[in-house]
Amino acid sequence: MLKLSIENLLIAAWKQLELPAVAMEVHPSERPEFGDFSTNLALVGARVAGLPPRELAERLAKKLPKDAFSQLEIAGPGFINLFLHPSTIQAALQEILQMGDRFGCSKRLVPTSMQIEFVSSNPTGPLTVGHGRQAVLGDVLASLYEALGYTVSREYYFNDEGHQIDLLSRSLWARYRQLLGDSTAVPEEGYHGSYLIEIARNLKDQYGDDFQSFDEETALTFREEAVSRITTIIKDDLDQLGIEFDAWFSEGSLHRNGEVNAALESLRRKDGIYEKDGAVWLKAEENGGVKDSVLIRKDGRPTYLMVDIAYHINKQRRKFERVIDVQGADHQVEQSCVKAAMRILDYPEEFLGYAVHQFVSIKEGGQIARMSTRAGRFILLHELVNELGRDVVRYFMVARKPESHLEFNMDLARAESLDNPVYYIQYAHTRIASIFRKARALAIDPAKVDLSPLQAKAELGLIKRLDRFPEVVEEAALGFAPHLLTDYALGLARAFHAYYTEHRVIGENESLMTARLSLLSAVQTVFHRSLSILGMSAPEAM
RNA sequence: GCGCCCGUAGCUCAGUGGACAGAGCAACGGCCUUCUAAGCCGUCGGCCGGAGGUUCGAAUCCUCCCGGGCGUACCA
Repeated sequence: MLKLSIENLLIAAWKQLELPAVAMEVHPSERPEFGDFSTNLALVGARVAGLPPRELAERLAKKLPKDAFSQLEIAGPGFINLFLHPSTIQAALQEILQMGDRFGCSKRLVPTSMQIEFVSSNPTGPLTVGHGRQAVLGDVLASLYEALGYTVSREYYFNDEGHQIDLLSRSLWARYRQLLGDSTAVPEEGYHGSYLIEIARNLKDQYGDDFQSFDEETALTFREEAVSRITTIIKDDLDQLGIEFDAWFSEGSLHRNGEVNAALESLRRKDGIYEKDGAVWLKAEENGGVKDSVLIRKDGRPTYLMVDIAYHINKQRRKFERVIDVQGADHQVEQSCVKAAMRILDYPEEFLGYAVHQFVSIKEGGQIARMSTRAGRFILLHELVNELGRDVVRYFMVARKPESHLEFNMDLARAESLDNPVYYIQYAHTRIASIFRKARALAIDPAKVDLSPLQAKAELGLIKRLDRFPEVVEEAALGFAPHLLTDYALGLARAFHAYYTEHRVIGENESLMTARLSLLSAVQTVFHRSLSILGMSAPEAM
């Protein structure tokens, strides 16, 4: 990577001045007259050097190897603008060509074994567009870390027992009785969505009028039917988005295996709990949490938080070195409490990270729709995907930074469906594929081509853009910010389309043509990698 | 009240300490005998919510205020 090697040159020069280290930045120049890269090293280092920035820049410049840059300028308040030799940039392309599909791996991270938990919606209804954001966000984060070389397990945590599931069972039974002509009402707090009617119809067809009262046996039968049918629906919803989990983890198993009690004992041994008002509380506040919270209710039942802590202990026992939970912004208190528990248990601070995202609202006919699974008011994820397609939905779900509220404008999504960034990016890939179809007979080996004919500004610019890809992947992963990748892909598409219009490939003299084919091969690789991480298709033709 | 997030072009949003603030869409004007026009080129459009402060330098950091969202459960 060009940036890395420039940083190293600057650090080496800085060391020769025998000054304490400072945090500097090297970034691609925003304007051509500022060269290829710029650094603020002389600006941030002026204080420790006790020199005016421009004078420090002069001294630094003398310490840099003479042949490293074609030109070096000190500009403005003390920026050092660096101009690269075309051969340096061409060498970066050579490196990309040699990496091929492995391009994007991190050079400075030490990849480990990681788990990403997301969606984790209880099996009480189909996924809504709100879950969709989390589903895509989690899946793309996982792919980003995989691209960096991590081993990632995608996990879905679900609860198939307890109060909400009882309500679900009772709601289903009410729908069943309604089909048989009764006026049994769905509980006020129950689940009102129409999907339960479908499931009830099946039960009616299978059992007729066998379940007349909601006794224990009925409750169990209806619960199992509801959970298994809805779990299938959820898996189908995810499948439609191209998301597959490595593990489905049952909350109930934590109770059955005694892990909840064991977790409580671990906290007790670390002096992390106390009793008050007949309940057991977590000492969250003194461990960085928002506020102390109940772990064991006065009736002896553990709270969701208690079980959640047990779950995280379980994750740690499974030897994941790093765990990321993708969650909505409404779990802030819960998150801080779990983190507090991790501190009490002396887990490393970086063990658990929360990727928090804000909510999705749907704007349709000028109206903003708020969603509630229980009330049966929501737009279903699969409706959205049916209408717009997997690629479009996935793109829009991660194209915003997670901490921004996502307004999904249905009217706009439909109207723009033929003119949106998704096709713009895919079309770039298609155009390259088309050139390669025409050039197939030439059968070049991109890794052995002489790249020196690549001298045009647009070509060197494209290479510099490609060269940034690993850095973008790394930033997007570490910052839980997949939108950096959609932004990058869009920018690369723009640069490519402009290049495509201005320059030709087929028909140029052989050395130029093969050099350009090599460049396009690298561009195609990066589009392919980007789209693959985003879980979008890279069409050969459109 | 308190905590977290958001407020940037007509709309949806990037940019979170650096040199004249960016993109997509919308609007307007050009470009198809040559590798796919789902494209390209150009124009229009902004006191970066407001007021103070820190800094050589602030959309970015700090304080206060205004507006919107989400929390603030012995719910999950």
